Amino acid sequence: MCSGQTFLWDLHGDNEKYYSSIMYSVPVIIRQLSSNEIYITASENEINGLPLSEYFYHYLALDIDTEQVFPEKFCRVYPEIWQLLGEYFPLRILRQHPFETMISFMCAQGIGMRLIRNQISMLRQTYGETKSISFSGKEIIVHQFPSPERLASADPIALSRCTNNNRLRARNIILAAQGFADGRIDLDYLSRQKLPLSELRNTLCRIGGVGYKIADCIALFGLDRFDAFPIDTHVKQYLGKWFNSTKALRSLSPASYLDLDAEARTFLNPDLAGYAGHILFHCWRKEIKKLRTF
DNA sequence: CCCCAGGCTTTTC
DNA sequence: GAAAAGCATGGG
Repeated sequence: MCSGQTFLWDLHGDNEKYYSSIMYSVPVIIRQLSSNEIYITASENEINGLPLSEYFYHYLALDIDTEQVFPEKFCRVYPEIWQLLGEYFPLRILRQHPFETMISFMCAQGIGMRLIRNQISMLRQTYGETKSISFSGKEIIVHQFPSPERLASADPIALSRCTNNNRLRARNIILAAQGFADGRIDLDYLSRQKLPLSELRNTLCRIGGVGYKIADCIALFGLDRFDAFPIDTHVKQYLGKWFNSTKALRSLSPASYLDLDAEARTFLNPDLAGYAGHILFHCWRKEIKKLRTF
């Protein structure tokens, strides 16, 4: 919940599973009570100016019926995939904070998800404010995601310790944070513009360390754009194996990225291609690649 | 030792 | 222009 971009509802609702995080400076604990109930504890009545129920309805994207994400004929055209997707429909894409989303995905380049989460966790612990949450009679310490101002003033060498020792990544994160802090990069404004996807993507790509894939991730997870369809190594693989895309056999380049993006929209609902793609992504990772990380 | 992981930047043809 | 090398580390 802290650094992941998804939340898979536990269909069995078996245990004391809970997540703690800080959202817009408010410490929060989300606990799943059953297969269709969650319990939310927060230290404030409002988050980002919204009542808790309203905030989390939006945060968990409960306005999206995930079974309606795919085109109606998808289940007939791809029955074997539809079968596999069965238990992945409770998957929620979270509408996360734009800055946190941007920095998090800038850490996700050609390395494993565990390493990516380690980086984000170190960023929180090194540069984020700590807060405590009272839960079941005990205090839980949670590290807030660092502010743009804090990262903007960080030392590149020191910060690179949080970015897998990659100094170029550390420098790009600091520059992006500076842009955010002084207003040159205004993702909230960009989101309100409701630009065509290609235009939004090109704008995001002006940020150093952000290419097509990460731009699409920022749009999908942080800018309320469920039409954005990030293509990473896993997506490329399932496009080839599941949808017989010959374009997916080529290595990913800017040109082939755009080709694959256009092709995917022919069998996915273009307005929700990213949401559908994310369900496919996790199904592919777990069912086919047997990866456990979620 | 190899290749692969939620890729992007720089260099080289 | 497009392709290849460099970045960095952990795991199979």
